[in-house]
Amino acid sequence: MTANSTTDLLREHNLRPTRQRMALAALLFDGTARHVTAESLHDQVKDMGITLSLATIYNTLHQFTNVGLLKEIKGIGDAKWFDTNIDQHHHFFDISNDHLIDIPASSITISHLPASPDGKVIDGVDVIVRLSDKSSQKPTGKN
Amino acid sequence: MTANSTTDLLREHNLRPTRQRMALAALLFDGTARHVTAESLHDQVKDMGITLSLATIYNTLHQFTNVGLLKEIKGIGDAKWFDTNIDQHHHFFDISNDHLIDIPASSITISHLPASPDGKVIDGVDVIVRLSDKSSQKPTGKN
DNA sequence: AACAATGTTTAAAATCATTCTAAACTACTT
DNA sequence: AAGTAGTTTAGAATGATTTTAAACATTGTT
Repeated sequence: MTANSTTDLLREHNLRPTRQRMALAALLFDGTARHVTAESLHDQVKDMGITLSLATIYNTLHQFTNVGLLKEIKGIGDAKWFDTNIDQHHHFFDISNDHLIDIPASSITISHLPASPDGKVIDGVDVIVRLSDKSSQKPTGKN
Repeated sequence: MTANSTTDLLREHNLRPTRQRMALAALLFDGTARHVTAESLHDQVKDMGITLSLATIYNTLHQFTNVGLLKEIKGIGDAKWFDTNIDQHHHFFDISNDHLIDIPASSITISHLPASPDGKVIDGVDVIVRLSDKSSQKPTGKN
């Protein structure tokens, strides 16, 4: 992503193209699917020689999420994850190395979902498929 | 659940029937499905006039989970939840009041799950169906 | 019943992820 | 260039959870 198109991307979402947001946007929106936590992103920018406060990382991740550039994923490990894939989709979560892999919504079929309780509507469905190494299978089939 | 069967339950799982564990087990394992966080359980026992340190609640919830009496649920709100339903199952999560409702695994059909990456096996599948009030529907259908 | 050995509970401190605060700073408009 | 409104930041605060180390309770043995 060029500096120019990053500027445009931010402006289109009413975010001033500050040095910090430019760096993070360039890093995140390169067209590939990225899954980051605030900490992992902080480490990544640090490795690039850029210094950003952790508070700014949090602020920016939330702003990007609010304008629809990122999606927040909960229930993975102990921290919140942010996903550059903003389409409705699901995840493989590899518990052996904390890695996430997207599963397009279209490649899972969920049927026979029970009716919602009275007065409630379904806001969304999240599926997390936990993966582990073949070698480290649990002794019992139960889960 | 009688005091005696609570004692037995704990002993069967190699847990000494201490005053604290008896109180928590009696509260949790009454045969109904319960969803608790450490804090909510702490409040519940406090209301019963029993004083238990929060550390003990955490210890006990983890011990019960380790011996298979409880199941941990992640990805719901900010705290860890524990579920007395230890069968493989899924959840409705009502975001308007942080309420959980069990969905038996058998009442959801998931098909066409993509193949696991090489060397990995599926450890489990968690489905969370988020519910909101009919009145507070999001303006866009997107999620 | 008393004893030791081991397991358990506890308050308090520590940790970890995250949010808040208020002051310093930067981008945009005029 | 100046003003204003938005942004960043360090550091404090918060909330959930874990750790620590000392006090305490339960169990098996005498």
